[in-house]
Amino acid sequence: MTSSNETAADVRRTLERLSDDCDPVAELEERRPADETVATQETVFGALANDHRIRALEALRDGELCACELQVVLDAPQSTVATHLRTLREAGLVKTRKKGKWTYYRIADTAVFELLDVAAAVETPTE
Amino acid sequence: MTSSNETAADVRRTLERLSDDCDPVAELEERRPADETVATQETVFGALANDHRIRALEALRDGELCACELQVVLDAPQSTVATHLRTLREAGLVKTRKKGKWTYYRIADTAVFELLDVAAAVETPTE
DNA sequence: AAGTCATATCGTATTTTCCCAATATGAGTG
DNA sequence: CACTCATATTGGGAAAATACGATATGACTT
Repeated sequence: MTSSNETAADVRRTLERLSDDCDPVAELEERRPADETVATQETVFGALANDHRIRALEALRDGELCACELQVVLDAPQSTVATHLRTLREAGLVKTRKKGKWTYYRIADTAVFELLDVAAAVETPTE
Repeated sequence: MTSSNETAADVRRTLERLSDDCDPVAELEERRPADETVATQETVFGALANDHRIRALEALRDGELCACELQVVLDAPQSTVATHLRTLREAGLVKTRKKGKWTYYRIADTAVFELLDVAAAVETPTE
């Protein structure tokens, strides 16, 4: 039997036993971000982590479009597109404006462009 | 029977019928990004769209850590942590260095910090 | 008020991701 | 070379995300 799947708490105890001088675990704990911040980041990245939603945002670079137009861009059924747009809105990435029967979508924050551009420039390993 | 779930191709035909002057659908098609770019973005955002992986990256802000230390930070079983770290590496967000039995992880590109910071600043709707 | 149109939501089947015990690998050590 | 230690991979069940037809909503039109 190995100890390969010990919990983090076990590892922590081991590290504490082995440390001679100051406590290295305390340092690691300092590196932990606030839960609320992580939740926001997770929501935002989750909303961005989809083919259709990325394409929708890219289409909105030049200005607002109604759901009907986005349906053409994404080339997907109406209910599918509507669901994706809701995800984007709930993440705070797009805002909507209603005019009669139409709902116009626009980018909520230029931060979205920054996120899209920076991600596009990341060098993903070729494998 | 309504036409509510018509395909994008149907919508396109409707739009084409209704357009008097120049073709608006052609404009929409111009807004489409390259498949390869979208794939990269999707991979990067997918890797970022997880609680544990965000925390791992935040912990690496101050410098490299070995997998064992990241296990303490994430407070999760060894195999779980190893899997998350692989996801980050395959997305090009972290790089590794081996020294004896240890594997040290570090941020691959400062773009990662930019992504984390910009995402953290997005105003997610309170609901 | 009946009909049509644009959009939103619901229900559910399918797909993907996540978790983690078990196991494998591979480097150091006695 | 047997053993330990750090890490990686695998397998498969649980949980979450996605797709999309059916249906609901709400605005305009006649």
